[in-house]
Amino acid sequence: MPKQVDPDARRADVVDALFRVALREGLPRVSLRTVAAEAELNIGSLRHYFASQPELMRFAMSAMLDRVAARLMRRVAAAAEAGDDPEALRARAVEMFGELLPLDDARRAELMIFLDFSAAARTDPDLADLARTAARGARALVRRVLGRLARAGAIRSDVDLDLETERLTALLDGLGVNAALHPDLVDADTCLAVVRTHLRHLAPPP
Amino acid sequence: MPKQVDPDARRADVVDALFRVALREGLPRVSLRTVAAEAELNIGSLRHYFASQPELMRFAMSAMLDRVAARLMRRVAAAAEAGDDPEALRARAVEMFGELLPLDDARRAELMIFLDFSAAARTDPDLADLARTAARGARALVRRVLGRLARAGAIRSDVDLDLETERLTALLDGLGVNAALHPDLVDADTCLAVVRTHLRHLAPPP
DNA sequence: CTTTATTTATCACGGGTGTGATACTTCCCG
DNA sequence: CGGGAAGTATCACACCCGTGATAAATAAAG
Repeated sequence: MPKQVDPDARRADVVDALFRVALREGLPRVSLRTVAAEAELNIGSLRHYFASQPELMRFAMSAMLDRVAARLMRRVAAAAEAGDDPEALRARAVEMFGELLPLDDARRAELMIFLDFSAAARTDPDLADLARTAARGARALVRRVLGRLARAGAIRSDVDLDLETERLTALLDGLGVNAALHPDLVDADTCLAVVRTHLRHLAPPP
Repeated sequence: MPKQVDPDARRADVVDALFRVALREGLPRVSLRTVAAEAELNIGSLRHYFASQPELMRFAMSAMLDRVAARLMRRVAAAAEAGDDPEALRARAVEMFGELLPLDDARRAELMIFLDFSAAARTDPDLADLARTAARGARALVRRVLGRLARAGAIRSDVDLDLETERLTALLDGLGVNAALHPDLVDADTCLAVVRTHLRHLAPPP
């Protein structure tokens, strides 16, 4: 009985259109009408896939976090095959954290949208739990990487890993925000240099 | 001929009302009407002090940055009287950076509003230069404090001060955003502990 | 008191928003 | 072929927005 349309693909298209509008004009300018126009869809069609505007917003934020998580999981899988050489492990860690930094236009766009949604989630109860889960997830990842580095002897043994998790998480968040919002002040190379320097400072003395 | 009203005080009241609305409901909910209602003013009165909505927004963001800058300048003046003892200097530095962290409700509110305006400035040309100036100012301050610490021998001599400026700036920004948005994950004591740990890691070996 | 400029207060307009309701079209299945 | 679900397309409504225009109230100055 149904028409031959893949609803999931449609929803993904709509979310992509929403991201383009949010990136270009900011999240406050995102509305059913602007997104429908960007997706070259009729508002009625859009509303057939998203019952309400809050539902669309939540779906979009969730989709964005899922994409980041998927990228990170791929890196985690790749890093699992790495050995225990401290130097190689540190390089893997830099690659991992690089997924959270605006090293190219795609990640820069993602970070800007993440920033907009984070700000919106502060006052939008529908998005609060997503922001909280994302924050906890970032900490868990950083903690996991630091733990692995510590076990391989790539980190001094006299540091508090919980505190270092907080410090590195803050560093990555701040670096991402700064480099995304002010690419003329912080470029991609500087981002990587900062992360490498941080990990080197955590290394045990020779 | 005029009525006895201090225009500057009125503008400050309006800006305070705007901050309250932005803090409670988010910057997108800020409008001439909501701010006027919060300030218990008529829209006509509000428009007598701010010709347009963009002008109000810019004035408010500028006022917020000025307040932070004034607080920091007070700390700078106080720190100028400090001696050259590395330990005391580090304590002064922590106090200084603490002004940028959500250590109490007032600073937490300020940080949330700063975050909202930063996000808005990304797509609002009227606010872009303010955000840029703020970012450069933060770097300049961090650089200045690090320079003073280095001259007093409170920092290892084998570090790149420019890179360390970027690293510490990112750390402070990220810590501020994280603690402001997720106070249940990062409390005030953790903030200070992170900053102290960072400065200690920069100290020269005994 | 009259003048005059500041301040306060309303109104109306065009435009954007989310949403409920309602048709119309398309196309698979029985 | 006909029934009916899935998808597309419009309308209308109430609400909020910024702003231009205009009027009324206030109080100091002449």
